[in-house]
Amino acid sequence: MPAQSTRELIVEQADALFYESGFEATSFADIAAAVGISRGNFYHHFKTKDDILDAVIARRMERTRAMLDGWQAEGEGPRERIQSFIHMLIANRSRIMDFGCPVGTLCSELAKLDHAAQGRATEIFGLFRDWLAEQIRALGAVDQAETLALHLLAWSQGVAVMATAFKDEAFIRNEVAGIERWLASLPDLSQPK
Amino acid sequence: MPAQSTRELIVEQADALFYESGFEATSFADIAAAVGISRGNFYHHFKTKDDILDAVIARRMERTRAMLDGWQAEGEGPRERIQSFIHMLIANRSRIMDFGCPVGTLCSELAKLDHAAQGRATEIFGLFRDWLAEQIRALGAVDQAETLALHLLAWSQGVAVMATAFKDEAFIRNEVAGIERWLASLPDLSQPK
DNA sequence: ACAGAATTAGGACAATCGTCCTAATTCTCA
DNA sequence: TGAGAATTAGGACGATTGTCCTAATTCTGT
Repeated sequence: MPAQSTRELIVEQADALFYESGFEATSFADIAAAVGISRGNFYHHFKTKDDILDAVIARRMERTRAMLDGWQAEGEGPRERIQSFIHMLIANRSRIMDFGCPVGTLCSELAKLDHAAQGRATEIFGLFRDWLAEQIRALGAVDQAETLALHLLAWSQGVAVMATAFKDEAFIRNEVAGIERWLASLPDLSQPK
Repeated sequence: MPAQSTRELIVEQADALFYESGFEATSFADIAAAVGISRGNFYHHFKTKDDILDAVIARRMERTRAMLDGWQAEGEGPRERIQSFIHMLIANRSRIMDFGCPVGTLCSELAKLDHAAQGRATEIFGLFRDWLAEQIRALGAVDQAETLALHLLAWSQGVAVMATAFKDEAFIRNEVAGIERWLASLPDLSQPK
């Protein structure tokens, strides 16, 4: 297999550090130490810190797309696919309690920094919104699809924020159960084959 | 009326800056410029930046307590009091779309910084949780009070995060309408006088 | 009015920030 | 194998960071 390029290593480590420490609090020196290269070497791969941020956001976009495509290809129905989305809260509960949601916390930080990449970060949310809306549309709720998708997204974000604040795993499980009941209560209006 | 002390001015401006730019991204110089004093003068009032953060959190605790007490004293029922809480999302929608929720974003940032004040910041959420639980208990839902309070808190946090990301006022109004329907659906099991 | 306390301004301090340059090394491929 | 490109390490750069000191000023109470 081909070895990971230095550039990919930088983006990978920066991604993790931006998530765990925040964009502003992560320095070039931190990333260099994580990758194991010298600080000066950075400039050859990325001109500015904002360039790294752009690459990190692009990476997250790609990986999010791949994840959503994966769920799409598993062959089950829209209800099961939405379940995959909800289950992220359980699967990633430990890191969520430590660092929150990677997307939500990045968007919030960039908003405060009034950063130019804010819109690009929000596009990751856009991927989830559109994918969820597609699943809900497949359930037959065509006109409400986007509204319900945003609602589900907001709910999961709220769970992430509160889980980070209170470090309460039982709360996460409680809310996930609530989301699942909500999902089950959505009527399937789609035409049977 | 007594003039505001320099110390109070510092805390007030730091509070606003921490909200609008984040704790990490706000420097002593920023606060000094906002207050209109010299940088060196800071040391007389606060030894470290963390001391300012502590004072800001204490200020937010006080003001939150005062706000909740105010709602409590307005003499209406628990349902109307919870309405006051929900209405914050509408009243502060402009600043929420710009900077998110002051409590949620601070807790998330401090979690990433692994900051010692994290627990103190979470206590502000605790004030809301306990107050909301008290209102829900007054509706007669005694055993579910804390769970429902956390759910409502999480819901509002989710709305704040998504509103900041998408800058969508219609979304806020939609979700607030949803929260109000949810509130209306809570049965009043309390004993009539 | 005056001594002592409180408050202030200005700047020094080492450390770190993001950025950028240069020279050495490694890689690529004709 | 050897020329040219790609990549690297190391450090310089000015600006800014949080922290801290000192000397001047303002305030306070008698």
